[in-house]
Amino acid sequence: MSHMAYACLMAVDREHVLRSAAALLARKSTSTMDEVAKAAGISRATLHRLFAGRDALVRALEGLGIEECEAALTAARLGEDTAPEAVRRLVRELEPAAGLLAFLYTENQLFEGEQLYEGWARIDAGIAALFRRGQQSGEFRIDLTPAWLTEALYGLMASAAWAVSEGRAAPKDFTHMVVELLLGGALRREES
Amino acid sequence: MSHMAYACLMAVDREHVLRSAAALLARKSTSTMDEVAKAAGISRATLHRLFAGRDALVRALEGLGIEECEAALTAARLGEDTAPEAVRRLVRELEPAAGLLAFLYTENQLFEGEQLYEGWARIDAGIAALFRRGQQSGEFRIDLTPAWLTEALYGLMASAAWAVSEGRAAPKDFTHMVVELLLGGALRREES
DNA sequence: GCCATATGAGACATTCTTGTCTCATGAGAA
DNA sequence: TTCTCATGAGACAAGAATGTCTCATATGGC
Repeated sequence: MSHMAYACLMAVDREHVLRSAAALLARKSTSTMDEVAKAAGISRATLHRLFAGRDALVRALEGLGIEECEAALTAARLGEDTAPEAVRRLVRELEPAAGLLAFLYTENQLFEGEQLYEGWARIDAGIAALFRRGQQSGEFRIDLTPAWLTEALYGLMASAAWAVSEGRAAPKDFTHMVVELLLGGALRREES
Repeated sequence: MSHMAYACLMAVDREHVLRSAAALLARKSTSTMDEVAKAAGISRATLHRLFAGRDALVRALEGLGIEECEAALTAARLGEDTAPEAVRRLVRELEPAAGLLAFLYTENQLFEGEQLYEGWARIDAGIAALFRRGQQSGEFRIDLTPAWLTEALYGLMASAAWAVSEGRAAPKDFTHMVVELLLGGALRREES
């Protein structure tokens, strides 16, 4: 087996294991390394060969979350169209990563060692900039700070991901639930 | 020391310890029994005398959360006034318990043994009924289910509690942030 | 067929947390 | 003062999860 083939195989496996771990930990954040391994269909030994330890695994998951968020930000083209439309695209792009995001969002111990803090800061800044743009254009209200709107976006996505995984909501409604509540709120609009 | 005095002292201590534990676990949900004890200013031995074990402590916290929620539901008089006003009162009454709620909300393992499920079900039903009332009166939009609005209320309160405890938002803005986003959303209203 | 190597199975020590125990101490009641 | 009892300090064992190790196996390239 050549070096290239070896590297490629490893990358594929790491990716697959990471996805499985994300799906499992999103449901049960206290899952054991053994459970993570079984969920990925590999042995605990191999899991430890791929990730030095639990910390490394969580860190890798955080890295994956950052990657997916940045990809979503890019794909959503937050600078184009009206701000509400951009928010809708953002949520739609973020939806596949919602479970992972929910896990990372509640894993408050992540910020003890703040290596990857920059990554999240850039993402937060990008989302907050979108809300700020909407405020400056007069589309969004100005009595709620961009920071809080960003936080609320995370919180609603986590709640929606949780509701879907618990069967309390249909997966197809995810984007609608989050976007409509985040943008329009519960109040009925006057037909204008 | 008489039996009455004994019972009274114990009750007070349990309450205080429970509050401390709630405050600590809201910030770091993996805190050790030793850390919980130190945070409450007692020894681990006494903590174990008050609560049989970690499970019992978490169960007691869940019981406290249910109590506070029910008290808040009662105090908020959800059946009176307009639905939006009732929501505002509800959030205001719920605010002191927000940290505890955030902890319980993310402690998904609670529902493995579903002893206290009834308590939460009653609370959820009460809140959902409020949203349903608002929908029937035409104040709330009907394309978002009462169940999702309830879920979103929890999620936003958790996000806000988290943002406040991290210093990303001012405590005094808590109710405003939650209520305004939940009811009105990010979109600017047309002045009518 | 032969060899390299990634994998799985499992043993093992280590660490952390928990739960239980004992004992000395100090505060409060009689 | 004296007694009672809750408390704190600490030792101890049990259990779980982790990290590391070895070895047998099987898969894939030569």
